[in-house]
Amino acid sequence: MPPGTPYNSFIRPYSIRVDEFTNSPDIDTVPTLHLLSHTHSDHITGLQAKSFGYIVICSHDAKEMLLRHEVYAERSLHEHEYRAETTRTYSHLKVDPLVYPDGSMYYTGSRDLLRPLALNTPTQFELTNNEIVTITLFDANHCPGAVMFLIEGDRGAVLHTGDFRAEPWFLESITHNPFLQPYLAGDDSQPRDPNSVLEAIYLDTASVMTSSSVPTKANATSGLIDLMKMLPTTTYFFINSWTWGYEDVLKAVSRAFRTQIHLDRYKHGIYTNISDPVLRSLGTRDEAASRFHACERFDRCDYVADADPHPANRGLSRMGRPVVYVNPVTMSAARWQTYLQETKLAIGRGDPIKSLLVPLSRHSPLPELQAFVAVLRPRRVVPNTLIPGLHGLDWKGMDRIFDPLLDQPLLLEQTSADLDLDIPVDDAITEMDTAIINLVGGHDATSLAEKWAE
DNA sequence: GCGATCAGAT
DNA sequence: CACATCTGATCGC
Repeated sequence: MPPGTPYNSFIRPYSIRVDEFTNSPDIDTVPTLHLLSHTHSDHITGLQAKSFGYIVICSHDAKEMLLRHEVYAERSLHEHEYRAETTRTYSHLKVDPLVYPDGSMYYTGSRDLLRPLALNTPTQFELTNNEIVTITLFDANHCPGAVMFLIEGDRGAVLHTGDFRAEPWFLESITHNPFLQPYLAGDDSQPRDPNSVLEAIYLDTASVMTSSSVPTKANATSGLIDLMKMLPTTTYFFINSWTWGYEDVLKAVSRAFRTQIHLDRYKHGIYTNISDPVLRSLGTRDEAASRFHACERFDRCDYVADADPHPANRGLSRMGRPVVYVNPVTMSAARWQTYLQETKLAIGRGDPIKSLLVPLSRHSPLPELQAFVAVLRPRRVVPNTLIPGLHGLDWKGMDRIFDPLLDQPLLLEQTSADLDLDIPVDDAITEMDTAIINLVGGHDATSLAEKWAE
């Protein structure tokens, strides 16, 4: 995780570190176990170091994606045949033994550091000094291979969400998961067993500042399909899936139009080697086989690449075909309804359509986070991400937001007096917003943070 | 010198 | 658009 992650990315009280593989800040806090939630680049810092030599626990799909990881520059060199073999950034994490012609193996230097676990399968690990923890992986609804971690041991149970999207169906699945059911808050009719209360939830707070609800993924993709179906059947589409996590768009398009989708070599290689059977079969390498393209973003195939910039070619590909770009965005549920209405009218009028938006959020906004915490009522909530410039102000705000949803709320007062601000503050959201406004407005966040820390 | 880390822009 | 990614500057052995 980037700078600003609480506790240097450790899951207290365990010496387990998540999504950060750089050297520990001091020798006494060397992680006894490394966890990787998913392979987005801000979650794998330090793994590129050739000197990294620890076991890393992750999903099977994350292992596959990491070992096949190629940065764009390398993909580009390969595609233009300046380089026969592509350089896989993390190939040093798995080095096979050398096999001699007589079948004997030479092991020195060989290794296989990524330890994949199946989902929903509790597995025991021994930390140093004989401490045993049980680790269980759950799908996180964020991108292929992305998981949440449940860590259970003598120091209590902790749930680390990694990056996740806790939309309603996901929350429903949580409440039916046999490995998480012991930690559900239930109703207030009977007291909880203290051993069945999560010590902490390490929560994906990337979108905690989004206080309005956002469309479900199903809602976003079905609306997009409605719009796409209104356009002429001669239209070509470029789906700008610029990072892992927009696969729901590809799946919805593939299903609705009963077609494969043109993929670049790299994406195709990833999708055909991970566990989701729909993803495995949804792509084609044949660019002429489909009107729907998710090929290399900066090196699109001729069917969806811009033609020469003559006015006559406006909106056309090099093949002379009309192209519509599908761009994932974040958008409130309310704004999405308006956008759908307006865009349907525009298409009905015959307005030229250059692009369509699809509001596919890969992180939960505040209402979903509150609902998620409420069904578990842990003892603490720790944000997985903070904004470094706010010096902990956002953490303070989040404490106040989630306090009422804890097992035993501290009943933190939501006052503005100790902030020494003239702006009335009614709740923690406003306090966080205010902190940012003041930061941007040139005030000193450090002194503010000190004042607020009291 | 190079790799690792960071800041800033998209 | 986006909160992940790329780029170029800076740090450090």
